[in-house]
Amino acid sequence: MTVPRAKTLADIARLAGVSKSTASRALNDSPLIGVDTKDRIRAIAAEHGFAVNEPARRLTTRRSNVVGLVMFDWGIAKRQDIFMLEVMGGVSAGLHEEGYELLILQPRFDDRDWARRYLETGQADGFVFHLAQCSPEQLDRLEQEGVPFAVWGPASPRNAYSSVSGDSVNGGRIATEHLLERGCRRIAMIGGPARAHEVLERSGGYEAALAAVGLAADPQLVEHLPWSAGDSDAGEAVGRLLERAPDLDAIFAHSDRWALGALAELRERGIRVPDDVAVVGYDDIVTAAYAYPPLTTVRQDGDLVGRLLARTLAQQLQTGVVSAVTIPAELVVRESA
Amino acid sequence: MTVPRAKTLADIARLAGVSKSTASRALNDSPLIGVDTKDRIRAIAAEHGFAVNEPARRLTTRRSNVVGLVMFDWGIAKRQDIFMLEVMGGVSAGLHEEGYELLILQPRFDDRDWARRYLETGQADGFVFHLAQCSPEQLDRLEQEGVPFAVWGPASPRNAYSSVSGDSVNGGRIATEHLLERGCRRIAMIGGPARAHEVLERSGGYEAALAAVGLAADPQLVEHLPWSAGDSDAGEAVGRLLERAPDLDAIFAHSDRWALGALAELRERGIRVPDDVAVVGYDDIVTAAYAYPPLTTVRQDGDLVGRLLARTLAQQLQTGVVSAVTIPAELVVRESA
DNA sequence: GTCCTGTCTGCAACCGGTTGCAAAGGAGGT
DNA sequence: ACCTCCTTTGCAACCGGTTGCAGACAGGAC
Repeated sequence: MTVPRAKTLADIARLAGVSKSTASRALNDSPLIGVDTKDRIRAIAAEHGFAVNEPARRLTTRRSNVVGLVMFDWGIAKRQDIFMLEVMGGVSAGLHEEGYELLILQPRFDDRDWARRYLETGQADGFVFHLAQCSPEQLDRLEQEGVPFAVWGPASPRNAYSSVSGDSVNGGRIATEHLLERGCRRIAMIGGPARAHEVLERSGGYEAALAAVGLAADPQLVEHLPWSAGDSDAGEAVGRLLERAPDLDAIFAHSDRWALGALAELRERGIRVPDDVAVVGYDDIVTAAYAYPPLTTVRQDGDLVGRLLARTLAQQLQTGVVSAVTIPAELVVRESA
Repeated sequence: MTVPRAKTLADIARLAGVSKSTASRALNDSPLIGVDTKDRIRAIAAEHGFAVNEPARRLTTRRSNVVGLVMFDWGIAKRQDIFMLEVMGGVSAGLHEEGYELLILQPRFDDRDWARRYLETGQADGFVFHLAQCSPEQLDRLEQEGVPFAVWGPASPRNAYSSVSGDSVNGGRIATEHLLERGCRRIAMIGGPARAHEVLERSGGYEAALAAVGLAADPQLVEHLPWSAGDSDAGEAVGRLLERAPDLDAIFAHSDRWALGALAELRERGIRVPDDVAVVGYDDIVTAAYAYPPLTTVRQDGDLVGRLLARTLAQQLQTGVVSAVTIPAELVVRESA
């Protein structure tokens, strides 16, 4: 025969012969309750498999303990972005550790009010997303409304949100150093938008590595693309680079997709990789390992990113402290360079 | 000057000069309220940007309008399962259309009680997950407790849950037919666990296609692996097949990972694909398109799967009707076959 | 014995909605 | 004019927790 299940706090209180308030305080570990009473009540609650009713708790405390992971136009699935998937796993694990639940949001692109709505309706306390997926207007609005959130991407200049970012300076540096070590000397770069924060950093690392061996960066060897550019755009960029600098012997692409596009373009032109031109990508998306030849790339630990996002956001929600942390970049050497 | 924001239903009621109950009914489109009053109240609510407090609503209605997507040991991220990612996007979109929110759950592997807890604490009304990721014991328990859920996978024999499954018979058939059309006659199969439902269906399609051209299935040409097997296990399976049937001219693998493993093994043995041996996979994971050579495979529409899961679960929650639907399989021809 | 103090517990209000039931108001029938 | 009936509205209870405040009780100091 199984123990009858107590559904409400009142049931527990009755069983323990105390009042609702005492029961509530005992379960919430309030210092107002004596240890013995506390233990007794808890034992009873455990025995009867009691679990608090979340809506009721949320109604009174005015906190939901839920964080929304924002998918602007479900970019992660459309772009089949394995890295963000990994991040998501980390966010989920990290949030559960911190005692939060994870809600998936897909605001319609014309919805300017989603954050306020989720906050005011008590469905979420804060948000996490990929900064690159968020439009500048949206970002401004979130900052102005004082919405609490944490992003994967460059830190907030106004300190308005928490952030976890990759060490792009170092990422650019190690990619370039590796190519230099292979003996490459005319290293081209297919970079993201010239003024983007990460791009500046990666370029900085690239130039620093070149300078360290006495080489100057040659503007002829650099192409910039918008993040939205695809493989074929990268292929065209390779064409332009080869035209300007037929002697290039390596390409450092700021994204694996572009690196894959470059690989295809080079293959088409009969240029051997890595013998004639070595290629390094960035991100280590799954496809990288299965490319032909398998892609050497700069990898960041997505799971770690997610956990850090969870932790910093939890901290921000509880203490109001926003933080910016940076995670290391690591070179994964395969066969393309 | 901006309109002051009305936070609670009582505010709206006061502004409209009616009672809370009338306001509530108007916003919920109750037939008890006259159209004119209804319109007036709604206009006021819209003007003041009113949104109901979800915890309060959930507390009284005892429904959360939240569905939990269950990630057993976060399989999707670990296995970098792009297909499930796509499904997830579809689930999210579909649920939002149906008026539900999506919560991500990661029950600890030793947690036998997660479903009851989420239901009883009013955090979710039902669940969605990948059947293959769920242990048989867990499944039994869920069925017995009468938990409402929908899965991607074979239908419930006891009709205890809703399901969306792929048309595996047809999938097996079209893969085999394609190989036959290419002229292959000794078609090997690397299948999933011999007694799994989908595996039986795919094998059925495979045999039917062979029979249609007057060929009998040769047991020597068949290997079975557990779903947990990886690329290298598939490579070994290829070895065994080649030993038993050196004349095989095609391989139909029940998963793209295995097909990729086969590709690697064949390359290593100096066997050309598709000239010597053609290879067809199953699932069309992203990596398939980037493999060398790009993999011909059987694809299912993950987004559609997700939307159907959302729809059937919503229906089940609202009407109690469980349904089983099947989606078509489609051959994606690339270069490996 | 009285008073004070500090520890523990209970009362009751409140969070913001929903809903059963009673009643108000107007239309129509006789 | 009166009664009935139907449509529309309001009252008040309830959902299941949390928390400010008052009070009970025990122990120690005088």
